[in-house]
Amino acid sequence: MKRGALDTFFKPVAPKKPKYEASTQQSSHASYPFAVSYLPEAFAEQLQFAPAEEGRVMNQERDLDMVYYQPYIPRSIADGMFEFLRQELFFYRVQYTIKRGGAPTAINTPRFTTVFGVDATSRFTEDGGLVDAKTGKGIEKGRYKCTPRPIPQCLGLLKDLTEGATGCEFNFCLVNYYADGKDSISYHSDDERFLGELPAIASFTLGAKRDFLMKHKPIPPSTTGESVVEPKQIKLTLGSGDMVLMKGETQRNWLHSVPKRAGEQGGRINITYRQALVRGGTDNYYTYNVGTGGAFQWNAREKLMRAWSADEDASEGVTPPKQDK
DNA sequence: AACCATAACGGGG
DNA sequence: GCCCCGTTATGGT
Repeated sequence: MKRGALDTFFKPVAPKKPKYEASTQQSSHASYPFAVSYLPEAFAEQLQFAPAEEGRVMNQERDLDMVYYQPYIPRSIADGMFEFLRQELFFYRVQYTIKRGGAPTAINTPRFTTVFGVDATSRFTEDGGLVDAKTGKGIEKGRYKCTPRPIPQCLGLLKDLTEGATGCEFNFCLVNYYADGKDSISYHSDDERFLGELPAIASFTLGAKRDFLMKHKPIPPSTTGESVVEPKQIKLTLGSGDMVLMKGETQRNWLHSVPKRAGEQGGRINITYRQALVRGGTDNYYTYNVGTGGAFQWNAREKLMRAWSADEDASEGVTPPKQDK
């Protein structure tokens, strides 16, 4: 056998080049299960070129008012940002019960979620405290049933840039992780009262492409007896770095979904920025995007989301102390 | 907003 | 052009 072959066999595999250069700074808060790294500087630099493409106005159908950026985040960094966020954020698999045909039914939300932000009646101070938006004084305990979480630097940077480019204002960031084609979200509108009448929502895709379906809500029969033309269903295949800005009448009149898909699909992260106007929005979002269960974190070795435990986190990369007899 | 049963679709042979 | 069957769409709960 050749000498080189043995060397190849025994030499430990070269450590994989990291997909991103981790920052030394972190966003911390008492409400976080663990600190979240700042966005790597290389990504932050490239984000200054966003939007990478001019937005395409989509208003060809009735009540449709959106802009499609293909992409918004430069393709050169979109997959890297996907890897970064999947690794550095904590996620939840929310469970709750609904009444189905009178009987309580368990719902396991078919995706991982996490949420940051607080509605417009409050704001975070520099040190992470919550104060009333008007008076600047500490909020009464009891204003929220949940514990609102400030938006970490890595997601706040993209929020600020998007606000600047679109002229919209956001105070919430929802993140969804679709692990594979079985993870999905069924048809719904983001038309909750606490978002106001004509909400603007910026929705980013990172990682695997997924179909994004839109259909008009049922149109009530016209009182004059004229026939109405149903708007066409729309299918967008959202790729890594793409962004759709939904605004105006869109949420009031259209439903959207990311349906289950057969076959092998990689993971996809969806980030949405939106503005909640009143307190009810804050508790609602934390109920359905954080829930009451524990956090999950991406395990790169096993390639899956794993239940996070404070103990294991503390001993990460550290040899456990020997026990004396 | 999800599950599930069932219908409709559509590419391969 | 038709059948097969996996995938996708739809409607009731």
